[in-house]
Amino acid sequence: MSEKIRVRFAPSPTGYLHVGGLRTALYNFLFAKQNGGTFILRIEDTDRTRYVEGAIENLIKSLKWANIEFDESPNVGGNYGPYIQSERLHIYKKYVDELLEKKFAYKCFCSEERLDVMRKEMEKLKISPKYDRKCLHLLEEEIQKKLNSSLPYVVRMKIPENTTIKFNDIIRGDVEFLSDRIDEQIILKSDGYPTYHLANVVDDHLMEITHVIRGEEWLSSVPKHILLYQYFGWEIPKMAHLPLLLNFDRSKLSKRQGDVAVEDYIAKGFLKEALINFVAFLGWNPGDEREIFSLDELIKEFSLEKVHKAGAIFNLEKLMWMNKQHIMKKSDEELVKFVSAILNNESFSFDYINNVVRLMKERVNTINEFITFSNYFFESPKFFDEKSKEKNWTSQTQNHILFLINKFENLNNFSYDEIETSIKSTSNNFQISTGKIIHPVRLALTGVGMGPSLYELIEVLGKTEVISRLKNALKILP
RNA sequence: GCCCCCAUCGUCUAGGGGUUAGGACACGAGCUUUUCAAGCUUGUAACACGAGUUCGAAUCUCGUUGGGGGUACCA
Repeated sequence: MSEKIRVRFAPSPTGYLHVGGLRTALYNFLFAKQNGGTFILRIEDTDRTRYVEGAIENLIKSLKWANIEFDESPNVGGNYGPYIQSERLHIYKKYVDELLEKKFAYKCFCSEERLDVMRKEMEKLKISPKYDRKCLHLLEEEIQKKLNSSLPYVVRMKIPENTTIKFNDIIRGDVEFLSDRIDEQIILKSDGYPTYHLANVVDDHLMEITHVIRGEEWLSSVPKHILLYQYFGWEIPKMAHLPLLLNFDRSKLSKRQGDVAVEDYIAKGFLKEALINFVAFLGWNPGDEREIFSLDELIKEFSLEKVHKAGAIFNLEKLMWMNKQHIMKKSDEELVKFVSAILNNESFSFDYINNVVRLMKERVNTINEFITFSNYFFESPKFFDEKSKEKNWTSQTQNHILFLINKFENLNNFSYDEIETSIKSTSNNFQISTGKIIHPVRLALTGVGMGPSLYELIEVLGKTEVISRLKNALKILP
């Protein structure tokens, strides 16, 4: 392969980055980086009715969060710009004229009302709705007359009759369509904007895109694109159509059934390493049994040929597990930064948060859980878990804890060994198992029945706080 | 409706003519343990169906069924 690989991620700016979009971008990125190619961002904003303010910035921000950066984009520029389609209107105009000239396209003056009626009738007759070519047969003077009275028009591409259009998809192999089923699609709208089909073909050619890697929802429009390439006499890029990401009910992944925006997962405390790793494995795997991959490892091992054909359900539980794996791999220092950022409370020192991280690292699934799961590190318990209370808090507990408080108060050095000794001597004193002390003390200190090693927990909370919490619990618990 | 794509445990998947059909998540059991995790051991669980090709089919072919996508002056 001597040619320089150029791929693009071409989202439309509809508000946020969808996790499916993240995967498409990722696969493009991995493929480019692996082959020393160029990765391009192109914004497909030819539908003015769907434009959302700030969407482009948002998109780039989410991608940047994931360490997916572009070699060419509206932001960084490049030699093939502009990278926003609404700024390329003059270019599309030129190519539409060329098609018109070559009679590969024609003007259509039909109203939307007429098209609606036509489609409904075709549906009734159970044939696939297709433009009926009314305007193809317009005479030159009729066209002029309509133009003169400034009737709005669109431009449609011509589709040859009875032709088989074949292509080879890297993931799906040979695919073929019969031209008779293909609609003479609009390529230039009456507002002067191109439709996707024209714009993506023109841009992919002009930007010298070598591989088009995108979602499977585009597969059925490929024949139109192929025809356009042929009309222009351009080389057709290689194509790879990715399997879709699915909801639990196997429909296309959508907002309704959970979070789909990358920013939702960021907000929930997922690590970029985990989201990337997870999303990469939805439809691809290295062929052996390794599962935890960094971005660099993915770049090394990814291959389009190994991409699975069937759609994949976005399984949150596995993402959770994967997130935990990546959390456990991270250094405490790095995790402290994340936790500090969301805790946003300067009364807790770096060292203190570091202790929380050290104790909770193996017990949380997300960054947010460092705070929600172990909020007792940051505030004294307001509620006491009923189950644990029933199970562990007996009529004798008050005495035990009173005894322990006294032990603690006499401690000069409030560290692990001394704490352990205090608790053990308490249980010895009352001739009971250590667990009979540990569990109620945990409940009194944290309000819950689970968590890290109690001795370490006590050490981290500190003498003053521990004694105050124990005393407070004695007031509340019977 | 029509066109296209797809089909291995509940989920993500490996396996592409001869395998005890492998792994991971989830779930169950056990070990460890002050709880929860983590870790280790282990269990339950799948080739959608029907024909054909073949000595032999999860694997190749066809059909059926099921699912998904497309069918716009949306991308």
